Amino acid sequence: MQSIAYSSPPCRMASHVGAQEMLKKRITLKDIARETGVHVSTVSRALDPVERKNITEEVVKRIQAAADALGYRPNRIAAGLRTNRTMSVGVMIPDITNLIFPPILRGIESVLEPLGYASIIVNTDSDRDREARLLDVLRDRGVDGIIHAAVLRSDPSIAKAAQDGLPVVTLNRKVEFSDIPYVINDEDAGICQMLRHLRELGHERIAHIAGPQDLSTGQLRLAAFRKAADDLAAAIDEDLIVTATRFDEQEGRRCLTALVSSGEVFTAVLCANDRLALGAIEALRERGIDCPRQVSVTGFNDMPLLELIRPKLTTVRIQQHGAGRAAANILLRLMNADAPNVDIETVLPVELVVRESTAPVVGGDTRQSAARSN
Amino acid sequence: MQSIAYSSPPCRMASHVGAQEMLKKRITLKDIARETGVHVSTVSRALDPVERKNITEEVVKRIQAAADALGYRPNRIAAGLRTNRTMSVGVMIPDITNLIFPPILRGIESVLEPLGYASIIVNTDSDRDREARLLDVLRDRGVDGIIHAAVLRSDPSIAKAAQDGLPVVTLNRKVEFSDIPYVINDEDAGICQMLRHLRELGHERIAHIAGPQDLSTGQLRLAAFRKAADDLAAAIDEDLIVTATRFDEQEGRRCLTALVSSGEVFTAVLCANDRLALGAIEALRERGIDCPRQVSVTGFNDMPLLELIRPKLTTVRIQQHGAGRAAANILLRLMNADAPNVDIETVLPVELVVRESTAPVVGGDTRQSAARSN
DNA sequence: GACGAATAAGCAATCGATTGCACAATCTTC
DNA sequence: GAAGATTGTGCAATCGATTGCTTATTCGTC
Repeated sequence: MQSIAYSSPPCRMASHVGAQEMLKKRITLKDIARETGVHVSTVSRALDPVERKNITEEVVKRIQAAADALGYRPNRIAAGLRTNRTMSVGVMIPDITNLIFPPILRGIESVLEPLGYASIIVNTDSDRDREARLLDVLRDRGVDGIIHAAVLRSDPSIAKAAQDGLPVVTLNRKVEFSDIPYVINDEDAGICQMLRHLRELGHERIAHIAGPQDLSTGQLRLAAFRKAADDLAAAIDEDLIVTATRFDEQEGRRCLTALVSSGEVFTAVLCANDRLALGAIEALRERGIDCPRQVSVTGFNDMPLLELIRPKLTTVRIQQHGAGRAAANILLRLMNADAPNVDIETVLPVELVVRESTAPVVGGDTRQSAARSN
Repeated sequence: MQSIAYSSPPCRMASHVGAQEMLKKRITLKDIARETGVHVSTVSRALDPVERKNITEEVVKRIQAAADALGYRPNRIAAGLRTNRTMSVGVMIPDITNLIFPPILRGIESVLEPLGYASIIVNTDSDRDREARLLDVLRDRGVDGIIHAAVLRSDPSIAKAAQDGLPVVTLNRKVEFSDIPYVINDEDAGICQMLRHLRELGHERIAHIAGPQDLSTGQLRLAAFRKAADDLAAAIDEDLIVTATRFDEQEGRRCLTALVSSGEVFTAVLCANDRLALGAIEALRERGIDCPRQVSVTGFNDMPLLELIRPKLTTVRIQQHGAGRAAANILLRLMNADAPNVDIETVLPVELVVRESTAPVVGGDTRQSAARSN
């Protein structure tokens, strides 16, 4: 079924011959040693900024010159075998097509890449078996550490890896009952600020579309919602809490629909992330309910491109790039083991972003609610 | 300025001690050999599906059992050093946060990962120096091949790599005057279908916001626009062609603004990609010009999430996942050198997606055009 | 039952860089 | 000017797996 058009004339064929024989042989330390008449160990030392100081400056210069002339490039594979450090890290995420991950990856890269680390990125698709398999793949490749942005609350495979001494940091989520350092956002503060915002707009009956409870974000945000309601002395109607099974638009629609058909009255929906919120807004629209005029909806994450979608979503901005950077920095400390101890917990501050999807309750009259207008 | 809250009690510190000493020593072939009383070379062969047939079945079974029992995992670094194949490929893209790349990466992964390849992804930021540097990084790491989705039309560094025998495929773009196989979309057909669509809606004066001319997509699409206009016997007003310097919303706005202030009359804008189109629509809106009622705007690529943005953009859908797959398959052929020759060119079919950003010309009266209404 | 072929397993070199240790040359210091 | 300290370089083992070659064993055949 895959229709591929080949429109090249026959004369334009790739002339790549069997790669291996064609591959120009690499310049090695041995070549430089031969060229300069010293031993390869001397060459190795001369080229190592740390060891260099033990070598006569003149020799270093000669070796450096020869290396440049020959176009020497160190073979990291060989070095890695000897030193057991590959200068690469594994990054596990659920799915790169999820908008919040690319900025995180750039954040990670921004600290690791300048130091010479390469990242091997894998998508777990939130599948336990796949995750375990990919973790093995990463370990086989000898990564020096792992940043894991896809852990489940209980995650034996990564816990075991950490136990074995592999440096691991988790991002956005955390593994319960473990020593694994993690970087998360201040879910409590975000949810609390958002709830306060809605209350200030006059909303009394606020629904919550919670995220999956097997992910720490989903669980933390629900707990935060309960706690915030308590702090703000707002009553919580348990019937106004619906739990999604995934963090996506489709589940947002489903949950909103469930809320509406429950017959409960509500004037605002606080969603556990942006995608749930977008789905909820769509579902509202399909029912002829206007957001924000009739029902306010809020998200969480402030994912990219939100500005382009109407109504512009009121949400909680988390530090995406910053989270990546923070996780990378912690991983560095773990890998270099220079700092004997690393804080288990890093909580990044969040920020309320008020846009167009929230509005004051109309006349404070909750009878204009979603459930009624349906 | 980076405010990080550390809220962990002092007792909860990571107990990761210096990673290296703690790291459980790996099980190696030698361990299995000792355990089973055979030579390591025999173990190696027994574990290699190809060589296995040269070993007594009983011995294979014993070795296999010991390997499983000890939890043996092959060290790819060591193997890579010997075989000069790392089972990893480099993937170069301009920027992972650009929405069209994640699906491409998943496409690549979908064919490479099951075969045991890992991908090292790097972002060039379309910077020549950075690109050259990252290319070296990839080569240092001994990648078996490279998929390059960020080449410039003239790109000496990657050309040299290919010359040296490194398998390379370019994606979305192509390097001119080279033997490097490439996978592109059928830009010609896409632009032509889109232009026909606009003409069928009655549009006569159609502007084009062209992409950067140093990228093959920008250049090909502009050429395709000219050619399509010719084929459709549509007049082209060169003043209605504006060239963007980057493929982003900001440039889309700038170009649209330039068009409007040129005083030229137009009823439709065919943009070289979605992001330019989104920017153009925004700029129109700011001027109080309605899309599609007053001016139709079209995109190219059909990037993810377009469905969520109003008006829903009429665009040309390119195969993102499919392009990744195609490039990966070509790279495989190159790397294995089993097929002596590989087609230089692969053109993937595209598809017109008509949504809401295009509409018939109102009464065919071009005086309702953008320039006038401003 | 003997000889050549086929099969199974071991031996050892190799990939390229790193690094502890040995040795040689130079420099202190009294 | 000799003993000891210091410094610069070479030697060789090492990381773990792969693989060409050799050796040992079994088999088949006449």
